[in-house]
Amino acid sequence: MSTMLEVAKKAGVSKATVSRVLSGKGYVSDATKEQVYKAIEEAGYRPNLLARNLASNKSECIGLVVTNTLYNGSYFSEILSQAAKKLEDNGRQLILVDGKHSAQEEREAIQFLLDLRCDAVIIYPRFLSIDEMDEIIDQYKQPIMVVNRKLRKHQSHCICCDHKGSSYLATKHLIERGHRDIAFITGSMDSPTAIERLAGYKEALNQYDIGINDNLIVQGKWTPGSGVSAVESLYQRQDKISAIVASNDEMAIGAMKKLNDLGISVPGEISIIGFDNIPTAPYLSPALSSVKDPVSEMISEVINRLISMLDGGYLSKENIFTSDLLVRNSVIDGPYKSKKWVDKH
Amino acid sequence: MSTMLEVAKKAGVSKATVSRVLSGKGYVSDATKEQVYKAIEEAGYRPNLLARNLASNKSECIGLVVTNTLYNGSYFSEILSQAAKKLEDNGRQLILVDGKHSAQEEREAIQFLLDLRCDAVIIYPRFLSIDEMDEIIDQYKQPIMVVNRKLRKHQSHCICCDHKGSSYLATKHLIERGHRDIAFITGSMDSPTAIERLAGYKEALNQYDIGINDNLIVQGKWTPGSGVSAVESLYQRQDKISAIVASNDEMAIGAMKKLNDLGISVPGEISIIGFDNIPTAPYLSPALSSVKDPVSEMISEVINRLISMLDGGYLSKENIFTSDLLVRNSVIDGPYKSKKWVDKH
DNA sequence: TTGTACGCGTTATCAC
DNA sequence: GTGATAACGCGTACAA
Repeated sequence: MSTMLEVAKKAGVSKATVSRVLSGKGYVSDATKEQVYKAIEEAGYRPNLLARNLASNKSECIGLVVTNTLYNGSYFSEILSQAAKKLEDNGRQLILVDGKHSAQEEREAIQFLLDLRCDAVIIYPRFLSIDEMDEIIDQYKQPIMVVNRKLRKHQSHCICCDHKGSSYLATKHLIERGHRDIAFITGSMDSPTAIERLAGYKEALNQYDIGINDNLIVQGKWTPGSGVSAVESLYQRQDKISAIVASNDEMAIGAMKKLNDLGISVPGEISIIGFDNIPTAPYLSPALSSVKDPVSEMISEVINRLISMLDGGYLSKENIFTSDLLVRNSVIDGPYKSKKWVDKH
Repeated sequence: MSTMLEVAKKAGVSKATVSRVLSGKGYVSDATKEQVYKAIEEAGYRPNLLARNLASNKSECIGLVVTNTLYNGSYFSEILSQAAKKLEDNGRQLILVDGKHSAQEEREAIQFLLDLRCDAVIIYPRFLSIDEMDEIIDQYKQPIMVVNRKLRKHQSHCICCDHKGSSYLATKHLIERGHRDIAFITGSMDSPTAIERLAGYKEALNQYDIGINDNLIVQGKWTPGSGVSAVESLYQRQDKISAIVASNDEMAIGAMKKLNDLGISVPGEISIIGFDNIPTAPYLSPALSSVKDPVSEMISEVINRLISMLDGGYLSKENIFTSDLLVRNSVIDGPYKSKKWVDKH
């Protein structure tokens, strides 16, 4: 790996001049410019980013932390592809690192990115509590953005959407179509999103004076397999059911599969609705309906703002957002072809 | 951000001592160790990775380049989760950067990682030709591993599987169950994988003396939507069909959906088989069968070897693999419940 | 066991 | 326009 010094010698100039040519800052005569370019070519020179970033204290790259337990889901793909697309027009690099599976490891991932002098870090948290994140934001000079959690202190550092609201809408939608015996499959209950979605379901039932039957609520773990298990539990409990709200599409698919195996037609006898609207979901209808989670809009928004501030040169952790929290409503996305409902068993 | 020097002063020692404590190399008395740790704590000190890596010329991290056009697929999740899991026990960081959508950008992504002094770079190429990659490997001192392409020159730097073979098996499987009118939906034909899968299909037909009917071969683009379009084309052509081989699961799902809409039962009237075995695929059977792509095994294998050589301290681009190319057979993964086949229309 | 001093490859601030 | 030279924060012989 040749260095700048070697290039400088080859071109018969000083390091400083080579640096000027590369950065475009400062005056260099066209003649020497020419020579420097030639020398760079000949030497096969590549600037050492470590040295550059160390000296300049920036990096032109943005870090993203996501837990690898989320890598399986289509949800994750959405986050990543959105972030990458947004950033690529901007000449900045997106660096993803693994948040692994504990709060401690998530914190380390953030620090790693910070230690690498990323211009900013975006985290889609899975284990860190909002208080811990508030604390981390306090600790560091660099801007840290949190997606999908409402922080207590640094409200301008987070962006999230209304999971409770969208779950409420989904449930309400079913109720208005005549369903009253609606089961609910939760996500992993250590996730705020899972809790919010459950709350939305309950709120809708309450509003329509439908009693909450705990037998109709089963715990899932976000995976298709846990959707299968959930339907098994429901089936054993023998309660009447005409519709199922699954806390994500993966579980909805698992539930659908199990109902099929039990000889129960979907959506003929039981309607299912999921969340997140994974790419293949639309192709599974009419069996499955899905509520779109605006995750891509959130990521998109975060990056837009981050970029505009970085480019504007006035990024600091104090003024990331002028507005406070951004909440978007979710949208019901699939057609509900089945209006009838029947007793189970 | 406090520096090592500040910590040293606070602890009343020199930088070197602090460095020794941190690295564990060299002798330090327990007493001073104690003081240093205390000072680190007090100062909230974090080592600057840029400086550390610059000085030591390593980074304890491994780079991965994948094109963001692949981020949507479940295939990508598989790659990433596998890589992350493998690396996490090892204390090394995985850094993902976007290969975007051209050979040039893929090359830049590799260079970026190299310039960041990653210990090794793994690329899952989409645009770079094998010759270009051979050339890049020549150019740099650091080890670069290529997944899913068979290189011409540096065969020890790549790992791939037998896409043609698995496609052959899938087709043969259908033939042996009595199918003769088998349609094929290709992937994007600028992808070697797509070409190989098509070749496997053709080989199976040839071997059983079934003529290749170009009307039964339609081009897809890996997406569910293109699976829908493909079935539309097939339907219009009015040829007899009893089974469809789709070059991936996403397209198989799209195809399934379209057949449903046309009132054609799957797999009652037409069997479908896909590839890659995405996480939700098993839950879509018996409608859909899928051939597992051993991508996770490939990634796993690459990382295993990389790690053992990094830890062994004898990693160089000359001796990455002792064995040459690693090819694994793919496995038929889903049950084929339907054995009957009928005419279409 | 600990400290000194130099090197890593840049950027940036001066003079010239 | 261009060239020294001091940072940047850390590793590491070598000396003490």
